[in-house]
Amino acid sequence: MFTDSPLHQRRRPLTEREISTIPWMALLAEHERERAIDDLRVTDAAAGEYVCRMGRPVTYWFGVVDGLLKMSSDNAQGQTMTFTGVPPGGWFGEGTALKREAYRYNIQALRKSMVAGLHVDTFHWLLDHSIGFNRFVMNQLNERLGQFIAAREIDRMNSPDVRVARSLASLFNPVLYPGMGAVLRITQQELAYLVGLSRQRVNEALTTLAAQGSIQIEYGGLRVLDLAALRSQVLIKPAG
DNA sequence: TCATTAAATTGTT
DNA sequence: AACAATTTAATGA
Repeated sequence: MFTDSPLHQRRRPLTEREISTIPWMALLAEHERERAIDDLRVTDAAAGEYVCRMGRPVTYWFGVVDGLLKMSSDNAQGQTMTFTGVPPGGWFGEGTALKREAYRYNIQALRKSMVAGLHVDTFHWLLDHSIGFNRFVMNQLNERLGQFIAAREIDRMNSPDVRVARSLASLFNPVLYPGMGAVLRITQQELAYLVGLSRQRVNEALTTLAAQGSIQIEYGGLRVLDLAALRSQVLIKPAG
């Protein structure tokens, strides 16, 4: 996006506060950190705006500083499949950045968000020089693999309540999204886009989960009271 | 700071 | 999809 959209003009260096939200910064040595910070840029993405599109060449490795993004892909039939949401603290695109391929999915802002970008060349330089960075990326890849496998499970269940619960739980993954508190700022409409259900159905599911005591619904967001309960929502297979 | 108004979000049909 | 009710954000005195 930084190179082929109006976002290119709006990017700027990060503030100290924004840098402190980047989970892998603490793993770098001083000179590595300097180089990373020197290259890092952030930009605003308006609601609905694409951060990157399928097929475009990889220029940056992305991280969410603020807001909420949606990772999805379009199949041959033109249908859209949502993989996951990316909350603040989440970094993505390392798989494609590693291979310097084109993006394999779309990243779209669900609401006004702030996105950081590290140039692929710097990404590779860090891989070549920092063990801590390698550890982070490896951990990240492994954790995302687990998340995607879980996402396949979620897609195959047709109980909306369970889908909402498990999708919510995946947003609270402590490895992929460290620093997530108990509260998640997400509207029911945004969650609906993420899970692929109607807002009404999401509202109903959230009410059920709140009644179970797993979450607490708040205006413009929700509070997780029992993450384990969200994760362990059981599949209820229909008869036949 | 408070009151008023507009906008966003939720709950319900 | 539409509507009413509720909550927050913005405005200006």
